[in-house]
Amino acid sequence: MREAVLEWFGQHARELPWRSEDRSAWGVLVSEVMLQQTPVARVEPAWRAWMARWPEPADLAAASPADVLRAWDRLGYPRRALRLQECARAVVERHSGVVPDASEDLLALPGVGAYTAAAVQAFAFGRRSVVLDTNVRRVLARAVAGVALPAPSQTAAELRLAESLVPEDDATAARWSAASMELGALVCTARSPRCDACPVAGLCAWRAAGRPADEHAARRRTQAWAGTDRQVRGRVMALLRDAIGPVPAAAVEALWPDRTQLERCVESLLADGLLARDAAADGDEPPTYRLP
DNA sequence: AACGCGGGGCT
DNA sequence: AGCCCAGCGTT
Repeated sequence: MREAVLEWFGQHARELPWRSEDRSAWGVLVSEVMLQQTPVARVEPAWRAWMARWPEPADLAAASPADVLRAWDRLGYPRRALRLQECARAVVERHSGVVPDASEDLLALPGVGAYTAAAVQAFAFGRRSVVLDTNVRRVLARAVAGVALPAPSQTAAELRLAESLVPEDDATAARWSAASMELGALVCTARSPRCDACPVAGLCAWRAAGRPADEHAARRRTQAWAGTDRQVRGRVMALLRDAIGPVPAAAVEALWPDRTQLERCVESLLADGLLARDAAADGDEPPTYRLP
């Protein structure tokens, strides 16, 4: 399986900017944070602009959060943008501006979890690690476990399986991590897998079993979008991103009819550090809002 | 372990 | 109208 996937990767790997020869470890880390739940197609232009503006951790550390949030634009989950800046500051303060390569140090950085730490080790440093993202989980679920999709949340068994498949030497292991992810992203896709183009179709347990349906389908209902706090928060952030100066409270209140929900969302954005509120000069007037 | 957290494009 | 996306931090 590894041989076939590595061979396929040699032919079909995408040329992504964070994979180029002259990439930096910081560039890889930035890409991984942006790619946390945002598709490659939308990250690519954002990453180019971001790295041109703030090429080193120290550059991002020195930026204003408002600029960072505006540059993040509509990548989604803007708390990630704040964490990425905190991460840049931590790299500067704890590691003299150099991205660390030890798991313990990477995991201690804001916004860096098990996946991102492993990905940086593999893709920035060419080190052996266990990279287990949604793509790899799906490939292993099908090829090895013989099911349509992995369980809703990652299991210990999955991690053990993934670990057992990572090649021993650093360079091959790092390449395997990229290759197995790429197979999941391009061929072994969630919706309509292209088994006819798959290098491991011949040994795929799911295909051999006749591609049985997803057994977890009933539990997989995604959270509705319309009317959720996430939609309201998104509207508030969009208004603030596009505003030139401070935004009057009335403009924020006009975004959403449900006063209780809007207030809850504004308070949560303030708590998250995504929003700032200034009292009016005349204390009886309503406050204004801006990016922090 | 479960939940909250954006936004857009595809089927 | 769902479904999915190179997850993380909190509870």
